[in-house]
Amino acid sequence: MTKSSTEKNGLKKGPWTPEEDQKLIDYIQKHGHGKWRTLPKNAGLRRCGKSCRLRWANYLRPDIKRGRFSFEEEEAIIQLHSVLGNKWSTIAANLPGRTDNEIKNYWNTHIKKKLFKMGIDPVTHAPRLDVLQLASILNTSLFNSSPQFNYPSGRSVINPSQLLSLLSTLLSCQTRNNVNPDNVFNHSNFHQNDNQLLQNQPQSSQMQLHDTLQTFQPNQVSLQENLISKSNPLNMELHQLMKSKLENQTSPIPTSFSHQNTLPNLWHCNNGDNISDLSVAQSSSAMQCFSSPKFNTIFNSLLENQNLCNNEGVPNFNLSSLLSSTTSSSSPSALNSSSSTTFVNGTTEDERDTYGSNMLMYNISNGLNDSGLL
DNA sequence: AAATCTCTCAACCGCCGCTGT
DNA sequence: GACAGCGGCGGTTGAGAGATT
Repeated sequence: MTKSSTEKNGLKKGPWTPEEDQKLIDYIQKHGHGKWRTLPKNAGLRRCGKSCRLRWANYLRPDIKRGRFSFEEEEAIIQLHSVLGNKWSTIAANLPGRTDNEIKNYWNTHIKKKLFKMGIDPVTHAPRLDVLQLASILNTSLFNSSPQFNYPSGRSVINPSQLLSLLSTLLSCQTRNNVNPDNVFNHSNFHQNDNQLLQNQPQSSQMQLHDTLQTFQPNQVSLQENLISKSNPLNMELHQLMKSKLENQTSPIPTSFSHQNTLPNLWHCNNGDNISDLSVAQSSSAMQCFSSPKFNTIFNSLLENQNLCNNEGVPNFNLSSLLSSTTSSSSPSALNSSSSTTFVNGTTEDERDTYGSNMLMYNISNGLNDSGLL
């Protein structure tokens, strides 16, 4: 590194040395940090005040917590970000020992990618447009022709968020899988082009969906178990249902649910304060829907649809055609592909990666409320 | 073992808002 | 009200560590 790149106006730039750190610590311990502008001169440092302030605030402060973010911290960051946006300093104020810079870095390098892969727009915390679109089409395709599942008003009893519950599982499984995340979400590309990526949903979303479906492996489903059971007993029932589908077992169709259980947030159709009768009815009906042969057909088609790109690697996945083909035929062999599924145990470290579906539930319901879909 | 690639995070930059004059 | 100085914030960069080929 040349002198000109490290020094400007006689002020040093770049990484701090241990000696500089010690000078700064000694000075602040003695005099406090009143005037950052005059501090470096008084402390014998050839740094600008700004640099000193940042070094102290982000690294030398005695109350800084080091090490990996905990599950609770991650959860808090996502929750706070969904409310506050990129107000890193405000978020940091709610996380003792963590700096805004640290949180910002962690968000950009970990959480943002994770949310995106799960089908959540990390900027708005709403479901990504492509996922909503799929849910909507699935919903229409599944239930518009089934009057018994419709309310008198004509509204389908299974709403997009319920279908998203299924999709979130698919997406979460995908993130746990052996797929190279960079296929979906190349780090450097995302880093530089994430805004563009998010703005160009129709193009990128097809790729996302393509990758998700192409790389999904049913034997990852049980990885959800810990999370789902922790999240909610009712979710566990749904999970078991999906699992048994994949094992080609006869799914026990629940006739009723223990309504004393808290319903998943995802299925809250109101503001979340009270669980309406409608919500309860929807939840039970949704379980019936997931057990329907029609659902089986579509679900397995999604899993089986492996050839979604043409020779040039351009996705040719077309939701409408997929659904029209799946709803018009109900091949019994659809289930066979997963009949030999073996389930693996949840892992240790990577369990962290599954928590997101909790967040998905929380945020999707909000997002759908916001978008007027619920 | 070396070269290359990927990822992380400390540090910088520029802008903004607040405060004092 | 206009201006200057300062601190704080969020976006971005790039060095270096680690992973992969």
